[in-house]
Amino acid sequence: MSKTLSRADWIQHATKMLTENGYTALRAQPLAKSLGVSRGSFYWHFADIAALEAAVLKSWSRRSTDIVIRRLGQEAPAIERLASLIHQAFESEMGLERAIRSWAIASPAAHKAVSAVDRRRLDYIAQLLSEIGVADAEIRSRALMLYWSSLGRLMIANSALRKMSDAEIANMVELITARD
Amino acid sequence: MSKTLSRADWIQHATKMLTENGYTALRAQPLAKSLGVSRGSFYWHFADIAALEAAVLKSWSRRSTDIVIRRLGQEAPAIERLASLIHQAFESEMGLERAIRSWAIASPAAHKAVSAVDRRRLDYIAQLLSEIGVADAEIRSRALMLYWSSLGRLMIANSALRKMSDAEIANMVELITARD
DNA sequence: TAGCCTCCATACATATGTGTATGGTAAACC
DNA sequence: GGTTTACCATACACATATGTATGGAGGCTA
Repeated sequence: MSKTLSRADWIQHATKMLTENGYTALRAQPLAKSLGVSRGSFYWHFADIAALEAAVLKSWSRRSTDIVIRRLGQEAPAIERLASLIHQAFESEMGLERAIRSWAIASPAAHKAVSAVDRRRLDYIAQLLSEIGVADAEIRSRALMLYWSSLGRLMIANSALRKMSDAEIANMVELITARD
Repeated sequence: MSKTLSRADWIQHATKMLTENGYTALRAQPLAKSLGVSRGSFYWHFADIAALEAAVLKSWSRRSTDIVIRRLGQEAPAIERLASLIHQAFESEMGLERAIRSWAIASPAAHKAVSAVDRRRLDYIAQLLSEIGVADAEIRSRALMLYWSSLGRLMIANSALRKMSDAEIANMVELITARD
């Protein structure tokens, strides 16, 4: 624990509060209070609240595309990478993504960031399906359905409707990756 | 145009503002201003803001389950009702639902309402699949996938990834309703 | 026409947020 | 050891929200 706060500390804490309490938590006064400092610290690290918001979005954008995709590796067969991706999407909770997507409804900046992430992820899924050998005419609709499903599961309110067994997930992978 | 505002007028306008600007628009001062009246009107119709929120949620809950389901009719074959439901879900914009689902991330009251709606809709989808003749063991996973997809499409930020052609929708109906 | 009821305006007390200006403290630097 | 630099507190001016208390205009009612 360092004695003073860094800009990264502020971003990390803001992200945590965003995850737990939604985007209305991204305000200088409450954040400073929960960090045990005054707003003087906030306004030293950030010009205004929009700057903090931009920093949080930038941080999330990086972690939710490049790094996730890189973690899958390039060596594994495409079908294994897709299965891993589906597993990752359908098993994790992803509270931060939920909060940011909720935020994107009301904030143009958040909407823009999420939109770019959507684009990048879908392109990657389509690329995997192509490598697997799914017919070109079917790639888009299957990629959309897979990605929509993962988002819908993420955003569903009733948590009982969020659970899917391993067998059901396997079934879904089968369906999405079927060739003829 | 009546001279004075009714409680229903307030609920309707609050719903419109919620749709257009997200749940942070549900506040007495901005709503009164956009209605051209003072907050005195608001506090005559509602005890507090929580009362307005509850009224908006109740109004949405009714319109988004009972009425939608009733509109599909009971006479049509189940497979036609499902196709109609899918079409409805995948073609409409549903800005209000998007805003309310965003709201549910931060508000326990909204979360509860949305959760109940989720439950009711999924039960209805499962019932339709059962009537169609889908095997019991497959009903839950297919109903989940269909409902997740509709939600994901609803909540996706990139509008280019929200479009699906009639042929693709037909393909999806086929997939979901396949027997064996 | 007198009175009541509905709907709304105004004013008050209070809370909580923003951004800026200014000063203080502790560590790093030279 | 004095000066700079990084980080933070405090105070100010302002904006915007809530909820309540009170009064007023206009239509219904008796």
